Amino acid sequence: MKLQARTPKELGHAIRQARKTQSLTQKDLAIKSGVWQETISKIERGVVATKIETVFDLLAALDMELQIQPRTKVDEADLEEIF
Amino acid sequence: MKLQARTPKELGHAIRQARKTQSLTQKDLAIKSGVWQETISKIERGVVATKIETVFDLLAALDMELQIQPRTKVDEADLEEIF
DNA sequence: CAATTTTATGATTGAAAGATCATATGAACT
DNA sequence: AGTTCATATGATCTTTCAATCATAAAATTG
Repeated sequence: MKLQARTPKELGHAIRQARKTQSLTQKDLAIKSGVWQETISKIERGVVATKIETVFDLLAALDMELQIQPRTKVDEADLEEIF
Repeated sequence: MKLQARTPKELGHAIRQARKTQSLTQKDLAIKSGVWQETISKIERGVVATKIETVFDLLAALDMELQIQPRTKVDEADLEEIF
């Protein structure tokens, strides 16, 4: 599973998707990552521009990592809001 | 160019590398991204855990983007500090 | 090596994130 | 429908980041 992110909102969606793929609740992830469930809720919805450390905490708990790469062409379908 | 990052320090290195590849000074990047040169300096050295928005601003100015993916196996060489 | 450019550091200030708790809304199941 | 589990919201407080300016140190170049 590979997910692009260019905005806090997209990042939130990606994190949520990764979490769901692993059948974890926000509470589960909160315990694994040390990040509060309330905070996870906000991050997943993109209502806060979180600190990168928090992102790393979440990704580590999800066994994921960040990769930085050249911008890829944007697919038409991706321009529409997913949620 | 694809660069992994699991910590603020690694992320900083990745950003610095991307910047240098494009022959930009911190000042150049500051102007393009709207992020202060002093802040870029700190981020590249990993001395601050920046906000994700700032990272997105920098990456956008560098025409790069984030990808979230499953953790890859760690290469021995990558365990040593680069700087 | 002197001058210029680039990067780092240090201090202050205002804004914002995360912890924390309490509660509300929503979903899923019996 | 009522209960339980999951997610969202709202408020307060502490901590921390980015802007800002000034300057120092390091690197580059003439």
